[in-house]
Amino acid sequence: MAAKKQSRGNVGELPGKLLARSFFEASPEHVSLALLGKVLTHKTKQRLLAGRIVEVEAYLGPHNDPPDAAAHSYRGPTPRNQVIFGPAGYAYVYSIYGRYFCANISCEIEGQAGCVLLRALEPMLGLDQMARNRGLEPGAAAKDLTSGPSRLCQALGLTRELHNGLDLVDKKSPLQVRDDGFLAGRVVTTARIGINPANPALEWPLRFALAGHPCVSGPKQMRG
DNA sequence: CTGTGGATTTGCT
DNA sequence: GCAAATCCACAGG
Repeated sequence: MAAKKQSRGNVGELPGKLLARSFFEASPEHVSLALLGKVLTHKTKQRLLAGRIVEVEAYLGPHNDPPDAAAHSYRGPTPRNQVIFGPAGYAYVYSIYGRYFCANISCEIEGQAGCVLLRALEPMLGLDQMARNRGLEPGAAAKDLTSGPSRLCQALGLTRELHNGLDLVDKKSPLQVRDDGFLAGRVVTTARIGINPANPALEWPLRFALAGHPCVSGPKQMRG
């Protein structure tokens, strides 16, 4: 075993195993819970960036009763949100407030909308690059890198132009969701963050996070 | 064609 | 705690 060229920041091995599309062919709530503890990987030419999913939110399609007025799919398919209405396991990345991006994963089956918003990760691989992407010093705190839906996009370098519509369960995809065997512990369920106060879905319990995890965003966790 | 507001983050008070 | 930053999808005329 002649030492193979040893990885020098080599982009070789992705952690764990790729998820199957069937993993995402379920309700957004179900997929949200199942996603906690899974690993989001972004493989670029130079670097492998990875983080464990520690906080998500479910957004329901308009076929639900009552419909989810907080979801982008609420008013039916548009050029922007068409990915949500497509098959499961695809990335829906959109821009917000002109400066930021948010990343989602489509659920359910083709023709039926539903998605999961990724709200926070625990950085695992490529922390130095994440800090650079965020404009922070190397060694920045984990929670400053990927705690928040737009922060994690910035840390991983995700944009609408490059990543919207990518198939996350294709083994050739630069962006994947993988299972490294981590078992999620206690899960905290709360209302979703940033919902318009006038929205009837304001208090729906569709936000899920690993209890007590330091990288979870938003209000302090309730004692569960 | 134009007006409006958003699944946010940051910096200043 | 609050408001600025700053783009574009979408709805209405």
